Amino acid sequence: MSETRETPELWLHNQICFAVHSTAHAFTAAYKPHLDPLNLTYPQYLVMLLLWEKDDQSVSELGKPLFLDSGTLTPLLKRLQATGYINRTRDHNDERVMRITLTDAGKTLKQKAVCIPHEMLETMGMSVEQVMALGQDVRKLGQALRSDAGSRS
Amino acid sequence: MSETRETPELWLHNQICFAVHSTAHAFTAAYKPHLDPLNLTYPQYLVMLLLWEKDDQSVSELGKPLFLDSGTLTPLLKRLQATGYINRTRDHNDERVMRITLTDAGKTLKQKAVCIPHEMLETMGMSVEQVMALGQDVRKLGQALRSDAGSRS
DNA sequence: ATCAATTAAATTGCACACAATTAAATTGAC
DNA sequence: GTCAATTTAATTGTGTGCAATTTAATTGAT
Repeated sequence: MSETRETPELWLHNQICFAVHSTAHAFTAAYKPHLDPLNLTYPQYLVMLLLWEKDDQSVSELGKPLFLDSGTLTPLLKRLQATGYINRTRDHNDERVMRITLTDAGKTLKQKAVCIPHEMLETMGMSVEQVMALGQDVRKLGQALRSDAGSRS
Repeated sequence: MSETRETPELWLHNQICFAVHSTAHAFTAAYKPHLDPLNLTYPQYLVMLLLWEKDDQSVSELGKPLFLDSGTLTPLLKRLQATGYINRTRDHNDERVMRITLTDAGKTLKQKAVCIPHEMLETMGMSVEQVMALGQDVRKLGQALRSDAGSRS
């Protein structure tokens, strides 16, 4: 009685959104065996990537490229601090901002992490060119979704 | 000192994984204005899609295509029940399985939901063909990630 | 028929993610 | 200089998502 044969646009597996959603989770699961030995979750790994690119950033500087706010980052950063990879200290010039810096352990960790992207590439079973092209398309889609949301104000 | 110029493979924005991850969140945010009026979250919407395709499914039947287990689904389904869209009743033949069925309100809701995919397509700013092609590539990537995880046992 | 696997959900504990509110510091208009 | 906006994090509350354990029901080997 509640058939969907007449509304194929509602089929779960037709929806690109679900493809992106479930592939994101598959990525997190695929990263897990690589990140567990480093005592990092995937979101924590993303923060570490940013700090390895540029040490000493504020919470909002880290949040901007990740599209995350302090509600998510504050507890995550406290866990990274507890693990011993980062320091959290107030900026002396502006006591509002929290400066995030790498500890020695956090800097050393980078050496163990450099091989992960290559290992993940093998897991994906794609060439570098294919990955770059697909990544570009997915990024463009993400930008379209975010810019449209902004146009609604 | 902690420069990453020599390790571009660690740049956040080179990583397809982050593109997929952040686009998934952008999707959830873009769906929100469409789903709020229906009193649904995005994961709840996915469950409703499955039930609109085929009413009367067990928790594990719903979980298989979504890659979710009872740990996630049980509380989610209880919320859908509290909202009044589904019934949760034990199977009479096998008291272990919980049968999920649509209420009248849940069936009626489908009419309000059919327009969402089309509205989202406009938000994405892509043709149907482009969306289908990209969806196919992303799905294939997700399958590769999951099958490799399975080969590790 | 009985009891050890097996199966299906539920539960518990931890870690995001986001909206909304709060708190503290800074800036700026006057 | 003072006080109202603004800015930066932190906090609170809700909702996933997943691993690991628990509970209850069923199956199967004997």
